[in-house]
Amino acid sequence: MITPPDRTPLPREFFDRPVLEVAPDLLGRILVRTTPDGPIALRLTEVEAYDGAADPGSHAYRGRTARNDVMFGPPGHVYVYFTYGMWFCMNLVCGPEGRASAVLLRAGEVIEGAELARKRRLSARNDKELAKGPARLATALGVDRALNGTDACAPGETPLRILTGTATGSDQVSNGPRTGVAGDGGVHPWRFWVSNDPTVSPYRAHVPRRRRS
DNA sequence: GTACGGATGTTCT
DNA sequence: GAACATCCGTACC
Repeated sequence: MITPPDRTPLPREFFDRPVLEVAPDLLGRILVRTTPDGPIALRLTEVEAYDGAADPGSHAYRGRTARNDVMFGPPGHVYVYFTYGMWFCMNLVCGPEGRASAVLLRAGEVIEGAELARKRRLSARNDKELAKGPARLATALGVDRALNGTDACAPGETPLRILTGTATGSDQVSNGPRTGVAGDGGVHPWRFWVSNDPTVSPYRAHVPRRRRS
């Protein structure tokens, strides 16, 4: 059960900082998805930073396009993309505006609305797997393209918002290479997670796809 | 427990 | 036409 002051929304200024400051500071924060059936809330346990045009692993690396447009906009908004023909993943845009940096939300612990999340994640064998991985997280929360560009810092009962929660102490934060990122983009240790948390997804190196027959 | 390949369609070259 | 910030079922220790 969430009680104040955990329920205080994070202000936009929180996101108007360099992405490498924001990413580890997001661990332990609470993401609330409001659906017609009720709220689903999770505590963030794993994230990855993507630092705009300078970052070969970022969707913004080759400039502004229709898909990544939200990344170039103001901080505190949600960038949702569709990948591998089946899945959605969600990011929170960080400042300064125009830099096109964002934090990929990779995993979390469902702390409210677990029964709703289970209905969306029928293949999950236990509750730790409900949001263990970026596409699983988006699926558990019912996040799709319709939420691309949503302001997560807006007041009120918005579809998606982010609350202060309890920030994870830096002594409990681990970091390492980003998952599934190809080439030079994989060298940066810009994946951050809560040490020893059972909801963190396993690391997988990038695997080039083989051509279909 | 780890390893592998298929599913699926949007995006960009 | 190829790549893709992934997941899942099956096979095999």
